[in-house]
Amino acid sequence: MEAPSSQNLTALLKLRELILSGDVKAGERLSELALVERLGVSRTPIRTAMMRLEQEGLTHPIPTGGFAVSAFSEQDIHAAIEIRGTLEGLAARLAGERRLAPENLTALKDCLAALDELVLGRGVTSDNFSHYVELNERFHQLVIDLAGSDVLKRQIARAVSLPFASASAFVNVQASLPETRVLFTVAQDHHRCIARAIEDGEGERAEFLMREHARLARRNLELALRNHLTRDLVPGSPLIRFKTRIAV
Amino acid sequence: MEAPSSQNLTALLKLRELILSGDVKAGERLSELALVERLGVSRTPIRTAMMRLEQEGLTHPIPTGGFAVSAFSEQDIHAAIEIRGTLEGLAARLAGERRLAPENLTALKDCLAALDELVLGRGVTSDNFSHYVELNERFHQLVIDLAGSDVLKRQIARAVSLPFASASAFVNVQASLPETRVLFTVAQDHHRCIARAIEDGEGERAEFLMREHARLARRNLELALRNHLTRDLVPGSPLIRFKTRIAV
DNA sequence: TCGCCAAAGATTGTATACAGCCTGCGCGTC
DNA sequence: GACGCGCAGGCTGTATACAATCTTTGGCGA
Repeated sequence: MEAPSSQNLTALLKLRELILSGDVKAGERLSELALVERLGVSRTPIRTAMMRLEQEGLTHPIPTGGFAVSAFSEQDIHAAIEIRGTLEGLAARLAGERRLAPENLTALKDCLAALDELVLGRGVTSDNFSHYVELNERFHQLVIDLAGSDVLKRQIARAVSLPFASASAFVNVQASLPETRVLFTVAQDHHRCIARAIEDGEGERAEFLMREHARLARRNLELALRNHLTRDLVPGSPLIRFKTRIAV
Repeated sequence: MEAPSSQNLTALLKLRELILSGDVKAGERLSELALVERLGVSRTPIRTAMMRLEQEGLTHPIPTGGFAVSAFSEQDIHAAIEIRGTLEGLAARLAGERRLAPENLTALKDCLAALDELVLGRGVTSDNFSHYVELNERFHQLVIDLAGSDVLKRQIARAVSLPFASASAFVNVQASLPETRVLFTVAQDHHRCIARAIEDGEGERAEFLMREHARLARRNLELALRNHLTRDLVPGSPLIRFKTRIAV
């Protein structure tokens, strides 16, 4: 890890990594003094990082003061995916309703073409995997940008800050399981139709497609959790409490 | 203002008030040292408050360090309203899809009945105005709770933290302008149909209605901004930059 | 033996000191 | 007269000291 420019950033990155890796367990209280030793920065940046992570949803304040690591159920992840689909769907609709000039769509079309070349060519392999993730993220970001609203952009940024909510959260699962590899083709067709709908001013169609597109993540999630070997591929899996306990 | 329990809360409430009242102008940099005198607390709680308000969207970090007060366009407010409608629509749909037991709906029905009595009776006047706001907020909150997802609840809480995004943001406008007073009746019919749709498991209908319900706020907003006398009724109006400058 | 109370330890909330950086003003030189 | 450099002032980032509160443990009494 390269040394970040500020102590604030150091604390944020290290603490987030500590939580996502499961080094501190879900539900555990975060002691400021203990973290001073582990992170190598003073309490002030640590407090800042805790508040930032509260914003991301990874931590939550506890009544007696301080913060604890949050835990998530499978239902929580479903909700997070549905929220992303809904908000990105709104972005797609707004983009479609703006009747954008052709020159505003070139970046989206270029991105689409690059994805086409990758998916329809050799398919997604371990070689070009990270490239696919990059292009996929860019496509989603371009749609959000085309909506032309910073308020919406911020809201979506918050929604996808949960590790299992981002557009590429389950792409690794998708690439690992044979039964889901076909979803790359389906997802790419979604991309194609969404771009076309935005171009043609079909806002509602773009919205519907983007929602359905997000639900691919849900299918990946369910398959991944059903198989104990692929559970660990789910981002932030240490934060997920599986239903092993007896119902109360 | 009663003395809050902690300095953190004092700073948050006072700073928010300072911004919403327009005491510090939109775009202005927030100097920590200057606020120490004005708020009567030390820099630490002030920094905390600035970060909290960044989360709410009222402030934003600036490249050279520190925070500045954010400004909003009319389009930003449109987006904020649309986001609320979309997310509350999602909540209404999820509530409808859960096939809730009758006893889970009694609170919603009670709230609906109370609203009916108020709106269909004497109508909303300056006497019962705050009571209407309270009931309206409660209705929306109950729908959100019925969705049964804390993740969604948090997301909506963030979306409505902007002063002009909450469900009751434009109720005062609605009560002031004669041409919009009829909207109380329309809004209440929305409430009625949404509750019915949730009860009957018509998730999609509930979602559509909730979206349309939020768009009443947009109509109120446009009327309020068109009339210089009612502009000040818009919550957070000091943060709104009107299009008086020449287009760049 | 169990329960309650008290004291000590630890932990967070708050204030403030210190250092590094950016900004702006003034002076000098071209 | 204008442009550039340097110094000073103030600002935020960071660390840490102090105080108040909560928790826990140990001892005493019923």
